Amino acid sequence: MNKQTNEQSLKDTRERILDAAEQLFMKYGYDGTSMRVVTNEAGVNLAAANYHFGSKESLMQAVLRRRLEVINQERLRLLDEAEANAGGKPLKPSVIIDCYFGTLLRIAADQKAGGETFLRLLGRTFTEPSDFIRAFMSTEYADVLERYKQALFRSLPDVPKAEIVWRFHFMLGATSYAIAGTDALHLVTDWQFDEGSAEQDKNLLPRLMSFLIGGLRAPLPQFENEAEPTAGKSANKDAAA
Amino acid sequence: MNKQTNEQSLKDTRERILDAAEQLFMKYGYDGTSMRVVTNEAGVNLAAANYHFGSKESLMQAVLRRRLEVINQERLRLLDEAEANAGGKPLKPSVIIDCYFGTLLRIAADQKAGGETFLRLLGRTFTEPSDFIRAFMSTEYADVLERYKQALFRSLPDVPKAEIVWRFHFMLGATSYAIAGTDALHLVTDWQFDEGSAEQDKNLLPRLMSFLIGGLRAPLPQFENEAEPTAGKSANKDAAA
DNA sequence: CTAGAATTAAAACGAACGTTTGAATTATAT
DNA sequence: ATATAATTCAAACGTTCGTTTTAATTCTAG
Repeated sequence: MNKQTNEQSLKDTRERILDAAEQLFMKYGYDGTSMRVVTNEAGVNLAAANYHFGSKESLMQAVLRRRLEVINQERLRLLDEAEANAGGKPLKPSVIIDCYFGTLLRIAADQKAGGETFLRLLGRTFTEPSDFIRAFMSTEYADVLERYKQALFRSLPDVPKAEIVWRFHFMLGATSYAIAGTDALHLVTDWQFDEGSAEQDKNLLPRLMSFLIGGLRAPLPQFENEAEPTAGKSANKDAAA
Repeated sequence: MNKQTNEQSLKDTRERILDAAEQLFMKYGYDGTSMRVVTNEAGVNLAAANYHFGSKESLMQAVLRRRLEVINQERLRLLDEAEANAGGKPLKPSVIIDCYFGTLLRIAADQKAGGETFLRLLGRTFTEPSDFIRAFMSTEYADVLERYKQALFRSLPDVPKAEIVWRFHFMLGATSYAIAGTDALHLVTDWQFDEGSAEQDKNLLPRLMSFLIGGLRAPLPQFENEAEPTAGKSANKDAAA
């Protein structure tokens, strides 16, 4: 066998494990997936998983990191580009939202293999019970989230920062659900799409984007306990403007 | 011991198991929680769980059913009441949303024990990997979801039903996240609330409600592939009106 | 070609899992 | 009080889990 075959078979083992793990973690969750079914699905020996990744936890992190790196790099690149084009002026909220959530959905649509699978895995990852997963996500997302938060703060200077953070959180939730579950959608509708699942994915981004921006720019809430001068209404106007 | 003690100790075993299971399922998920830690936490014998509930799956269903029954009954009651007061006219979207999502958060805030815990468990349940859990939720929610869908259809006659269903799905996601994770929120902010967690819960409902209604009534998306006559803009106006 | 490193393979490790068993205990009712 | 049912208990069932071990095999380099 030539040199290429050697390198390829080495890379194949790692990547076959990653691909199988990605699919199975998506379908059955971290706790619901055993190393044995991963290696069986990948067609490799059981010990190969621990040899290449060290542990099940590290395998999960490798699965997540492989895709998150390109997604978050693209997110930072697009935000840099948008801010450069804006020339010092604050970005429109819709542009920021599109850079963040649009990148996620577009990359998932582009990647032929594993893209949609990873998208659904990612949706579940935020609510995974295991501490180490959430801790990993937290560090993996730290810088890109900080950049986007600051961009939103500049974009909506009259909206309290706490409100922006909450609404960003709500947007994450809506997006996670949107991508995590065609299954979860069946809770809401039993009617089947005429155009098939391809239609769903193609129209999901504009649908979701409209919803997110509508939520982000909604009038500010009125809290029961707070005094309510007329200034409150002007804050509403700023947020909705 | 008197008769009350007997009945009480019987009920205590079942309810102590339910309470412990609720907490542990919330913290560690279904697969991450063993019958042994449940019964240890409840202070009962291991076999008592299988004696009273038959299996781990049935225990999970009992945990969910105990709270969902009162929440969904209240949801139907409030919708009946609102529709009776409206006298045949369609309800405002904000009223429907408040009956559905507001009930959830208010009940959770009222119940002294387990309310908030169950809320966070529920948030995770929609993305649980186990098939039987999602199947159970589907049947448990079937009628109340149908009622609310029809109410929204009547409330927004000019918005395509597919759009309403999708946006209801987005709203479920945003709400799930909002309640499932203070942890997930730490992904977005590292700043601590001055008023403590009580402040979070108290203001969560108005915050979330503003976001949801803003998203529900956002302008309709424009799909790339569809022809775009001026009628498209009027549909937007209807949705935003 | 050959020594050494990298990878794969089969087998086993102890621990934890959901569930069941059968006896001991407690409550209920005549 | 006594028989019957309901519940609790300690112990064990067989299975699966993540990981490790040790030997065989394959690749790499001098």
